[in-house]
Amino acid sequence: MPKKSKKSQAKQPPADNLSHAKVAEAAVHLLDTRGTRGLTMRALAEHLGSGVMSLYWYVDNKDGVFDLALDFVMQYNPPASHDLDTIDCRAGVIAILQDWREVMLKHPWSVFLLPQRTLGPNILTRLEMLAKILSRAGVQDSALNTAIWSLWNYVVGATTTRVSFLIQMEKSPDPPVLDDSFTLISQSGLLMSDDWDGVFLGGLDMLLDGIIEDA
Amino acid sequence: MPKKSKKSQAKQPPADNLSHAKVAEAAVHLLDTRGTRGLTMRALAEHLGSGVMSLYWYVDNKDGVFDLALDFVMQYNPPASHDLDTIDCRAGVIAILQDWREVMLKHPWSVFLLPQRTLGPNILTRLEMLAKILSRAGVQDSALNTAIWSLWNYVVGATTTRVSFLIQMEKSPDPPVLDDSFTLISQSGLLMSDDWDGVFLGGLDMLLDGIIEDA
DNA sequence: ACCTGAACACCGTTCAAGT
DNA sequence: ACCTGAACACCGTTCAAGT
Repeated sequence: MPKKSKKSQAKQPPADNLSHAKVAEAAVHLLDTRGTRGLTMRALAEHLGSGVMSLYWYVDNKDGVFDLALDFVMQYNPPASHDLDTIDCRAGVIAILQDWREVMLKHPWSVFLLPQRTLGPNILTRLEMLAKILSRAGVQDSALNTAIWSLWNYVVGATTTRVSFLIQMEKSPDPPVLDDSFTLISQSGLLMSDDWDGVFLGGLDMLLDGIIEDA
Repeated sequence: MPKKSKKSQAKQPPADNLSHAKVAEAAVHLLDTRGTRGLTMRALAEHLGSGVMSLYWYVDNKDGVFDLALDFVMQYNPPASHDLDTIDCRAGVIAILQDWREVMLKHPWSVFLLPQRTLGPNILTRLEMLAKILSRAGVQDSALNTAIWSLWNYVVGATTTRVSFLIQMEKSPDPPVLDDSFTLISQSGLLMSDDWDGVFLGGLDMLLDGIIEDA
């Protein structure tokens, strides 16, 4: 029989109560497994075993769900501050950006969402960390913002490109056939590039040269 | 009376016949004026004075509309090839990237779409152009792909950030209030940055140093 | 070859209510 | 304070037809 087997003892509070954290986690799960289009309020509610409209207690609208998911995934544990003094600036920056990039590659939807949503606390923490390392390394206050934005742009750009190639390859394994007019880039195999990690680190080195040299 | 005033002379082919170009143009118009969410198949059909399903003759599905719109906006007229010989490599690259960036800033939706769709012919033309200039300036074949992707990543990243700040400012004019824990970035006014063009050109210079120096 | 309306299986969200 | 179902005004797309 479908009824509860337990003897009724008044309203047992449902163990599956909602919370911001639960909504966030469920949203991430759906995004990871079914992509951006797979995240619907109805699917989310079903996954949580709740009514659809219950979600709206924790969130203003669907964009709120995206914000929760994004911040959930961007969780960041800054290194203890006494480590900060001993660490090399260059290595520190690279570590932050690599960790950031890895998070986004693990949750490909996040890189498309990141620039479309407001900056959550976890992202701000990462930026603050960058500021701390750079200024300790002697980057002037006047150059700090430019430096941080350059690094931000770099990670976002590089990871976006990377993810979009992953998606493209998933859809059709071989690169598109190129017209005769594209002799150079078809010769060089631009669209068949595969050393993405190398390109990432190489470009980052160039950028850091420019940033730190001025300090 | 609502009837045609002209005397019926058999089927006058409707002047508003559809075509790929017309669909593309209408889609761009809707995207520009109503944003990504404002582009629906129904709105598009209404704007064109056709039935909704007529669109599907020119396009497989809605993604096809996005592809048309993106390529339409990315139209590119490469400089005549005799100009190519006289032009400075650095100036040439900057000109291409600046034009590209301006196009995207004029159609903010395009920068979010770009990494999500397949590369249309107009974008490929821009990449081929970059390849031509760089290799003429002596960038080795082995370094060419890395150089092009670095530049690509840079424009995409920088423009994405720029556009997302424009949108944010449109929604609420003042930057978000920062917690006490974000002392450095609130001191430096990171989120109130306003010299975007300067940051763009500055970072590009650093990048080009790295690319051309090795040549 | 090109265009169409009706119908289907979805969406996000408002509302008025329940506990 | 927290949760809910019914209903509304939309979506993209399939299908079976029309010219």
